[in-house]
Amino acid sequence: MKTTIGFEEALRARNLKVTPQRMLLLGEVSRLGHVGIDELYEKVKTVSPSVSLATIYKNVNLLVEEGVMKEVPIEGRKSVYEIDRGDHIHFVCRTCGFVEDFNTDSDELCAMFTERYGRQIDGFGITLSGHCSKCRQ
Amino acid sequence: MKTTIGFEEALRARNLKVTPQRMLLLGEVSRLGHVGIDELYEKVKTVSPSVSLATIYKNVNLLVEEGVMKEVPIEGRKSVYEIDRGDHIHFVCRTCGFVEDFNTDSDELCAMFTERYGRQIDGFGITLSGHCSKCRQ
DNA sequence: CTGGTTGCAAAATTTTTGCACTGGT
DNA sequence: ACCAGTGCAAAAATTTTGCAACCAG
Repeated sequence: MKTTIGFEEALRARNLKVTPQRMLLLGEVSRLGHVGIDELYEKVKTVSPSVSLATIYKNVNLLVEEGVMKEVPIEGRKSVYEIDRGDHIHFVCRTCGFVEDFNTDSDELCAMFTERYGRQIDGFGITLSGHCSKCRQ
Repeated sequence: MKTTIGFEEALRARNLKVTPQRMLLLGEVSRLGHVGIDELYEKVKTVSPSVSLATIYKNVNLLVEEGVMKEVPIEGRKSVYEIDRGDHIHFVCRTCGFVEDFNTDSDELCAMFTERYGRQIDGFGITLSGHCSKCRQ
């Protein structure tokens, strides 16, 4: 589990200032796992009501560009965001939209796809779908 | 290659009327392969300038719901749309965003993922990334 | 101090909607 | 002739931007 200290380091390493808004935002994304802009804004506001939506947008865009967070685009829904911890793919529940991480080995998968399609593959986004335990029954 | 007749049948099979706007829209999506809303609107307008953006939106949403077209969400870009021909995954050029189809066997891949992760997988979205021939050099 | 960051409000962009009219069946 | 589909304009929703004040380093 990534700690709050880890985020401070990540910010400093990129010459970004460690502000309360950023730490709160990163903490919520980390805690929730995957979260859309609206939900993130709501959660952040419950802790610190003065934080503005503009700050959420500015920071999400910035942190995605800087590689601290990652956008997870989903068919038929709005994108959600996560802390970039690398090497995993996503499982989305067809019914409720809940997103889970599945561990994977990126290099292995890239190699597999590169061989299978005869083209150099250096990245991928994989979103599997099915039903989560709650919606399965 | 899918013909214009194929689209008429697809529409009639769903009790949707065969209008010039729809045929033009489907024709452009088919011809271009993968296209965003804006580009689609521009292309359609060059052929038939009276078509409205609202009609583009209404039809794209409708045709995606009806399974005639498919949304292809892409990290860091806006979604593009394609004719739903099933059984393929996407390759997106990191540099120019060009989207290519790679043929695949959906059932085989679902089975592979189901086994690998121990969860029933009944669909997936896979977007590989690398560089297209033009941007590679 | 000082430049990056924030909050607010306004602006820009994107998407949806209401409604009268048109046109496919 | 009926009603889905269209175009237009307005509205709603989403995202970006400008700027003065603020605060982390």
